[in-house]
Amino acid sequence: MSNFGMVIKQATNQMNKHMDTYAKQFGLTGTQMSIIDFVGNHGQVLQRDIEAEFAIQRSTATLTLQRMEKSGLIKRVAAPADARQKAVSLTPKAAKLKQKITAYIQGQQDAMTTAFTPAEQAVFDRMITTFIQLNGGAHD
Amino acid sequence: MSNFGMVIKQATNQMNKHMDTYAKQFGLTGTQMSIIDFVGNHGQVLQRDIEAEFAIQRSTATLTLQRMEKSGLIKRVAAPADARQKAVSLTPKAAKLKQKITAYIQGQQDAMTTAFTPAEQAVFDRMITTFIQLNGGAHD
DNA sequence: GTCCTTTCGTTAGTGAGCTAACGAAAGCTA
DNA sequence: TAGCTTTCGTTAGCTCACTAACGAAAGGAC
Repeated sequence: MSNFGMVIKQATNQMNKHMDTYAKQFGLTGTQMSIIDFVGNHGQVLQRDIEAEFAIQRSTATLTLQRMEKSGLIKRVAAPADARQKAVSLTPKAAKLKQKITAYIQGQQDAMTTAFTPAEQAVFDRMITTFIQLNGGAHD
Repeated sequence: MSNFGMVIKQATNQMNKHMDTYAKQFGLTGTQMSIIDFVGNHGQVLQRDIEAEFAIQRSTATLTLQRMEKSGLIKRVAAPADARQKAVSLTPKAAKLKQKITAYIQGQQDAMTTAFTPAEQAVFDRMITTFIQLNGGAHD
């Protein structure tokens, strides 16, 4: 477990496990929790907004949202302004879980922000941004 | 793309893409490159050593190594000392790629270590370790 | 020596990421 | 208006994570 890449990958795997474990009580996955939080915070979003927010490919969004639709968490309808786009919104079933989900996500975030100074967080931010760019990521 | 978790996840996805793209010229995946590097550095390892090194589950190791065996990259034989264990070693085909793979991995690592001071790297290390522990990871 | 527990690996099933190829709608250009 | 090009989403097929349940080998206790 020597290099940056491996450690970051391990962090992601561990986080996925933790989120999935918590999400299981709602019959959800970790990713589904994140999407419910995002959609719930915006009321109504386009599928392409979800792709952009989570930096995932179109096909990934399609499959994940199809699963969520099938389990009655979201609705997807053609956007009135542009029939190519899909407008995504929460069902009451998902809306009911939103508060607990947001609290979980915020709690994880708070645990990090209280454990480290703003200066440390800035270092982390610069390093992870550099890492992403080194791996061909966005140049902003 | 606001919180720690999402940024770390994005970093992992981006790295996976970059590694997969590079690995493609050899007909490999990024994960397979990492395993070839590790096995090549140790000559012969047990399957359980790979699980430990990469912090993955047994079943994940089984499937990945099965694929690598099928594509002629590794050999797996029952360990003489303990018939339950599998001893993993590189085939000549994989050994031939080892040097370029190691150079790629080392290059990525060097790019990070030269871009940041040891103090900065120490901050990063503490933060990522804290993050892993927060998500139920190992307590060392 | 016989049973019980632990360890190691496999199988089955699911989720989430990717690329590549494709269809349909919108937009642009002439 | 007719025909390209771009954009958005879907499908198919792959890899790599995970959990859960299982079999086989080794080790220990008696």
